[in-house]
Amino acid sequence: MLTMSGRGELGISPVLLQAIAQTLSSHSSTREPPAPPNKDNNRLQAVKSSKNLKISKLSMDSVSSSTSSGLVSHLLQNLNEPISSLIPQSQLSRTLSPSLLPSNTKSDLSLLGISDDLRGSLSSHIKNRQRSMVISGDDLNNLLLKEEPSDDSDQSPSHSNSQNMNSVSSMLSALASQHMQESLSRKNKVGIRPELDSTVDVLTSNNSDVRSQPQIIIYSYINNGNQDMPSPQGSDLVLNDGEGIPDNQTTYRVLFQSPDDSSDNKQLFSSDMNFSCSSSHDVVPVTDAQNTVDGMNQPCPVCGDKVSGYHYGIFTCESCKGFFKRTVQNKKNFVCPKASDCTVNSFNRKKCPACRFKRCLLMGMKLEAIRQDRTRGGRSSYDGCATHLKNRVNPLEKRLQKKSIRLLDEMSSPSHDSDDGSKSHRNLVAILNHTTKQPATNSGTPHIPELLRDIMNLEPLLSDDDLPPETLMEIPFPEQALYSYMMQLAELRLYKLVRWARNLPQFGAISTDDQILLLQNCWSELIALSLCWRSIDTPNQISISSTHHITAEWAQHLGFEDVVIRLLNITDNFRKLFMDQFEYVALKVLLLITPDVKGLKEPKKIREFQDKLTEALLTYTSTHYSHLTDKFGALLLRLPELSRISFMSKDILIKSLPSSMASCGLLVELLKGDNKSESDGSGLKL
DNA sequence: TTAGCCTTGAAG
DNA sequence: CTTCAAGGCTAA
Repeated sequence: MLTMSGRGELGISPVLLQAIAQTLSSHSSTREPPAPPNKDNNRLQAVKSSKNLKISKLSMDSVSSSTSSGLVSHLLQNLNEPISSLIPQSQLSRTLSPSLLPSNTKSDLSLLGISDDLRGSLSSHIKNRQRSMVISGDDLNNLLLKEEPSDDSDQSPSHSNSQNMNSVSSMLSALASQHMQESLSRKNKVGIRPELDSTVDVLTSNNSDVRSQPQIIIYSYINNGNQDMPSPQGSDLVLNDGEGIPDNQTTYRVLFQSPDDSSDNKQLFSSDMNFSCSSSHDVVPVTDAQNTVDGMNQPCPVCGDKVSGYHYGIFTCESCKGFFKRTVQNKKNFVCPKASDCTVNSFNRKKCPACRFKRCLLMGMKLEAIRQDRTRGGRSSYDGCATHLKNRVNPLEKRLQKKSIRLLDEMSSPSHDSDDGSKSHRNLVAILNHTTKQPATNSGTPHIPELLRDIMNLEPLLSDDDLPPETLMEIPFPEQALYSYMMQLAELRLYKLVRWARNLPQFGAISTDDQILLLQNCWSELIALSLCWRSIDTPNQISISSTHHITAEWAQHLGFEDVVIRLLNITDNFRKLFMDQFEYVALKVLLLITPDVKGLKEPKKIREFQDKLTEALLTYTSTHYSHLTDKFGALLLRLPELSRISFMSKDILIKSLPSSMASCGLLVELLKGDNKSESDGSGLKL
């Protein structure tokens, strides 16, 4: 399995590898057509290419010697060589089309037969998982009415075209279905927003047959100068499966959020849709810019009710404002009786205060806006208040900017935001982090240990920036494509991992032999951890890359469900612990710096490094999360499970490793190293 | 406990 | 002075 870390590190989790190997050995029986059993199956392409891969630049000796340290050693000694030069382009380009893979966040609308503006808008909204978008009547018509495949003459482009078009339509239809379900369960009392109730009531009560069909509920906006104003009740549209015809003169707001937008919705959207619509998890905190531009016109980001003003950092309704205030002032500690993923909307917001509060934080409400002394009146001075009209820079980014320009450049670039599924998690964490420092202490940013900052600065080395463009690949089976894709990702990420390790502060002072031992000891855990981090904001999915996600269901299909479930669990744990990026990078290095590895020449030196890092992490968690009393311990307690996962994965992979793979690839080299040490106890010899 | 309305008071 | 985001009050 591959893994990748939040900002873009890369990694392959052993699980994927295991799956790959499993499939390689068992595929022919499960799939019907092609592929002569053991022969140059497409499945093997990845394996083969991974072989080609390093040979281009590496000395034949290092490969042929096949000591398990060959490639690692080479990489350690050529740490600054660009990854791309190590891996032949031909190999990199052999990736598959994302459309062949199970992907819930496909955002490539380039083939969509819609206007550029609309395409851009849709793409951006979908990418950012925004809950609603304003759309013109013309564009709405395009979406709803022009989805008939134009012509089937040429297969590829128009096929994709209609596929994409159908996806848009399906997305809207699915949303409508949600409304229908909600409608039925609520006995005709339904609506995205309360003011829609009457409209929907008419439809649902007049014709029961209608309920069996999807509806699309859209409410119109009236253009009023520069501002969009919600329309009067009566002019909202309820489109019955595309029958309605939007008025070309009117602007409409399409809500990507249904009254029940969490689990049910997710299921609807995950199976056969190309879009990931908003759920309670996938929300994107409202930025100041958004706030400022149209905050008052948007529904409350927490519950969807009518916004009453700017409260505690974002525009919210009066009730969520009061709820947030009460919760913080009274130090409530709500616990969700379910899975902490309850829907929060204006109808059920009272049901689960835990999830409502979580959502408040997630959307960006600021704890520090609650005054400890309860003084009334006046203006608040926390970052984001008062300045929100002027300052359109995300406060989080502003804060990070001070800490690390370099890191910020990475984190704040649009391309990164879009391919980083953990954005909202990071924002939430940043909120908690920022607000839990003692008010009495320095007014500035809480101190971040230098060691952690140094480590953080290396994250760009693990970025996915140079991932090969995904091109269409004529592979008959998505599984094959997926495996191939994962293998390539894994290989590439392992290379980066080595380079990353080599650049770590103090790691360079360790002897190369020990470096190799350490890397061989932890590579799969590192990959698993980075996978978890990358998936931290996509509940129920393991994100193997910015475009591809694996659910437990899909994993079951592929035969590595066990590992994926474990990864999902551990990711949930990290999420609940509010693990942030600094803690994440610290954990990674802690996985690497393990003085107990057999055969180390200088375990003492490594232990010293470990002690320093442990101390830095402890300092960080205790100063930044003083209210989470044992965050440090809780984070560390997750590491054994990571080891378990990686062990499981490697074990499975090794057992099913095809012989054709046996002598190639960094991945295989590392696996062989593991195998050696596990089977004959000799560990890696240099 | 919720949520709508009221009061307060610093900033501009 | 006005604005507006805090906290307070209180009926449901």
